[in-house]
Amino acid sequence: MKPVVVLDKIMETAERLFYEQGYNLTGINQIIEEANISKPSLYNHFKSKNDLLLAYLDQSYSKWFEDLATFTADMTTPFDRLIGVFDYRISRQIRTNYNGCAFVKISSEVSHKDIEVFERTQKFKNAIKAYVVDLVKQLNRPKHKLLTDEEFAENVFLLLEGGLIMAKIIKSTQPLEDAKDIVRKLV
Amino acid sequence: MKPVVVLDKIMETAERLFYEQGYNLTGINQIIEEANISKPSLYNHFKSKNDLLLAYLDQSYSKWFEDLATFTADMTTPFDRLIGVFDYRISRQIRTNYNGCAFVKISSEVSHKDIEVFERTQKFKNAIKAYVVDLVKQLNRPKHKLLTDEEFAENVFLLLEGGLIMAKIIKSTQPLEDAKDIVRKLV
DNA sequence: GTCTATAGAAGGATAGAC
DNA sequence: GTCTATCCTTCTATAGAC
Repeated sequence: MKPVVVLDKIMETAERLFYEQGYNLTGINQIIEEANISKPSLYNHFKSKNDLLLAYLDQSYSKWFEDLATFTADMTTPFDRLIGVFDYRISRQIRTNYNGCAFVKISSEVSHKDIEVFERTQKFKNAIKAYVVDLVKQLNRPKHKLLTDEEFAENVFLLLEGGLIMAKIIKSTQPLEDAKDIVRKLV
Repeated sequence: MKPVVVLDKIMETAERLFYEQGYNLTGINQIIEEANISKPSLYNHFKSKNDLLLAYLDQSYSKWFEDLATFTADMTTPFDRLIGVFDYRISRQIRTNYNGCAFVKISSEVSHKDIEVFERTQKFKNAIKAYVVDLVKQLNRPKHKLLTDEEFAENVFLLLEGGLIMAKIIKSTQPLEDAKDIVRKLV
């Protein structure tokens, strides 16, 4: 069981440091020190620092949707679940002291030619958008609205992304709260 | 005149490399090499790499609004100028191969405790939002609309930010084009 | 104010013992 | 599979000559 524990310690520490400090500002030396393991132990599980980064992103993807499911478990109507995504992000930003989206952060840290990172970021954002599109369909909005379902869903999604970025920048939930109010009025 | 030329070479090279490669992935050595100057020359103008970063951000702020003014010089109505901001961002993203916002990039690269960087990012985003708010006021929108002027302006601004982030991630102008269509329908 | 040369620290990654 | 010890590169920054 010890190898599993070592791997868990690596992943826990890498997740925390990569997200809080950033990928490039986190050295291998700090990871092994805070995880209380040796350097060759890390390279036994991951062939490079970049390999560890990809594992971190894959884990972040899974945990994000798992935590969303837990957060919105009590919400029954499509509308409540749509607003729930905003509240989910608000709760996360408060907890992480407005550190923003892990995938956006990494995408700003690596070369734009790093295809593996961008594919994972695209997959993550596409999944969030698909989640929003699906909820909007279930809303059964009247046909006479200014925006079609597709346009409304796109607006909601971009409010989620723009609101998150601005929450990080001004260190406040206000942009996400404003976004939520706009969604309530436009639905 | 030679000192000025040296300073210009530093700023040009730093701007290009910081934006294209990222701040942390750009070393002092690469900057002086591509600027064709020596290391002490750089440290004569800037006391540290972080000092150069702040000068880069201040220059980016000025140039962004100067270029916006040029880009929208022919646009007369408030509505055209509002849509013009989207087209301005679209043109910039095409030109930079979808590298996103320079301030958002840097904010993801430095510690969240780097107050000087975050203050400049806040100032930049606040100025864009103020620009949008001002244009929306000039629109003279009917009072019976779903969204107040304040809410509509916030929606437009968050569409600009969300659209830009997504344009960078999926390497396409589509999110910004979609955002523009939504603005046209909601105005 | 610009240069050559170098200091001193930290980066990622590996050899070889156990 | 984990460890100690070490390799080589790159990093930011500076000393001292001109």
